[in-house]
Amino acid sequence: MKIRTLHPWTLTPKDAIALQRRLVNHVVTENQLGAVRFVAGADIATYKDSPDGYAGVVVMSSPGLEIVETASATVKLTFPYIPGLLAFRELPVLLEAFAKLTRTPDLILVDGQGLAHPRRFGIACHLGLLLDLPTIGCAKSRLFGRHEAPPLRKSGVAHLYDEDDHVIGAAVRTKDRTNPIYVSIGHKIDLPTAIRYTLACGRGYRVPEPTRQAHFFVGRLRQEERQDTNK
DNA sequence: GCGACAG
DNA sequence: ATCTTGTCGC
Repeated sequence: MKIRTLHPWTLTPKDAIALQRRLVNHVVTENQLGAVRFVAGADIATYKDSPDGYAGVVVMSSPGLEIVETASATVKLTFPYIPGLLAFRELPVLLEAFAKLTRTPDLILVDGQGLAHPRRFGIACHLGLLLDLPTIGCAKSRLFGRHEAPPLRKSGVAHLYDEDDHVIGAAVRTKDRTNPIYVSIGHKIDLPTAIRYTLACGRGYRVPEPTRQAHFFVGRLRQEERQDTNK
């Protein structure tokens, strides 16, 4: 699929924050999700003492959740991990992987926050904007916002609120007695729909299947690429 | 100044 | 995220 570069990636943290404040105004929070035939999951893997980043995208059928396509890319990561600026570290590689896809996903689950972000512009919003596709932020831990403990049962939900008591996402229990995952709007979707699809993409594990498969995929990729380095 | 802090 | 073995619980 074709990717459009709307801005440079070589920025200082200060400029990156300024860019987020500008781009956040373009995020669409109304639901524009149509029929979902293909759901994608994306993730990256790294080595502790290497600048290499291994990105992977896994496209699955919906609602069957069978893998129909994968794409990957390897690149030197330049931007460090800074809470709130994850997109500037991961998106450059992730976009290269997306560019190689044959199919255009109808929905993308991103490993990280969407609206539940200090500037309401997490990596899920950023990716959605650049690809102009519906995205959902599905993080394994909290970055921003407060919430009560969601009911312990599967599908238990507790809204996430910002300092002004505005709902910015939800802590969702995807499995009985396991820690919740943090779901928030990325782009072109609303929260109820985002929660519904996150649960629909579940296969009995805490992490939704597209993201889970993407995680396995980049793990294998990392292992294989390392062999090439040693040759 | 102190604590929090996606991956 | 990554580095790592065993281990407690459903």
